[in-house]
Amino acid sequence: MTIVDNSEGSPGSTIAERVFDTIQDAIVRGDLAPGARLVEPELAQRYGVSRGPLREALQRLEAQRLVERVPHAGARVAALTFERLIDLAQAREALEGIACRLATERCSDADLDRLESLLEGHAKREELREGRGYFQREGDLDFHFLIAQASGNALVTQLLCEELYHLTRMYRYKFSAYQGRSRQALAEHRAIVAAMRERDADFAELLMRRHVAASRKNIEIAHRRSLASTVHHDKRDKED
Amino acid sequence: MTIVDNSEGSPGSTIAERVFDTIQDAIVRGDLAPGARLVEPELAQRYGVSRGPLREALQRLEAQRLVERVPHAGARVAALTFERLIDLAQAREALEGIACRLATERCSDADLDRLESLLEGHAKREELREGRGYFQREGDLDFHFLIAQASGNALVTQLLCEELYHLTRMYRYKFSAYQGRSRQALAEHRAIVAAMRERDADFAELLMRRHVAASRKNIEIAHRRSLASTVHHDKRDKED
DNA sequence: ATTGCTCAGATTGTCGACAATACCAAAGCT
DNA sequence: AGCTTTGGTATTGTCGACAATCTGAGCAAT
Repeated sequence: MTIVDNSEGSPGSTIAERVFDTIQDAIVRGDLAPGARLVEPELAQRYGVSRGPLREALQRLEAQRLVERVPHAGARVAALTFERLIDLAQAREALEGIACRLATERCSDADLDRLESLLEGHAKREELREGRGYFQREGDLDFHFLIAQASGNALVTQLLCEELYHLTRMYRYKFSAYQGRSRQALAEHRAIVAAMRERDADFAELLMRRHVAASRKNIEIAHRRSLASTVHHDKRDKED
Repeated sequence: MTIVDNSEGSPGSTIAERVFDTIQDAIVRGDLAPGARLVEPELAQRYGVSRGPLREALQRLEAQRLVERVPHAGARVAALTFERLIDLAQAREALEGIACRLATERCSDADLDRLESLLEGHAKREELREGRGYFQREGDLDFHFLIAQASGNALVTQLLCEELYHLTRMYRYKFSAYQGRSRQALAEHRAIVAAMRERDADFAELLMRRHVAASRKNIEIAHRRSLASTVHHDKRDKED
């Protein structure tokens, strides 16, 4: 009986907000599996709330693309597909590119210091973990979304940090196998900050786009390999 | 007593969808003024629905950024500010740029034919109206969002066509004074399609970005001019 | 005169019950 | 046997009432 408790972690002033945070976390962590059916009375009981706030939470999750709803048919946790992952990467490429450009033009020197110290921390932990990359697990996202916030563009920030952030995290959890370029990524991050230091907005945007694109291509290659190994792979569209 | 009628215009199967469409239109057209308070019982009565579906509609409008809600304080029609308009233009620059790139790589020749015939129509109407630009009023958006749909990227399409589209329309209605480059815009549209014809994705993206950026700069210049004329302009933050 | 408090009114958030719809299984027909 | 139909059941959509919260006017105290 996992009652949604207010004891820290969900500072929302309304029940709908708290259950939204709770379910969001459950989805991202895989506690609620992709494709799983979300039955309102069941969830309402599980989290100890009424159907009203629960529906509001589901609707917000739909806006975040973590949940898919069809009228009169119900809601499911968003399915994770390769195509969608690529779509997400392409959208991020564009948005993070412009964010990086704007941040380069507008952010303070203090912001740049913060970015560099963040990368220092990453580098240290990277040395410890040796090779087997730790840091793209979560820390990597800190870098990207710090830049988004430095862009000074509230819309771009919201799109990246509120709408696409958790979706990205969700894919990270599931497709973690795809990732083995932590050292490379760190180098790219450093190059980006260097360009920002020089206030070269064009170059900073270019580097950020190439960085995100490289990550995407890495995924594409890994996916092609996995396709080649399982020549005929049965589709399992049903959930159970 | 403007009951939300189902007689065409709102094919949604649920009341929440219909009242969502209705209010969305009212906001975009300026029928509900920017900044106006949205009181739930009042709106519910006006549109002849209960507060339940109405709240759902408001929540969706919030996701579209047409409405701002704060807990326990209520909802208002989003305020139109110059800063937000610039933010929107920058986000569109990035997203439409990538959409144009992807469309160039992936769309069929038939899609290109469709784009060209759309521009033909624009050109004809442009000749008729002579100078005083008609077509950026609504037709211009058709071009942009046709390209978004041709991108083959569902996420980018959704971001542009569902989340930012109506916001863009809303600003068009209000800030229409800013626009006087219809002929120029048509020429830029043609150049974009030409680049797509040649399947030059890099160039197509570049042209699209410059096109959106030019529109943004046009707005910025007009805004600066209007600032200069009214040297001291009292802020009116209150609604009444 | 201004500041802070109290209390009423209005508005939003939440709940439980009812209505409408869709899904599924069993029966009937070709 | 396979397909269509039909009913029951489960689930979603909608409603009206109640509770929690905020806002503003009026009054009191400094």
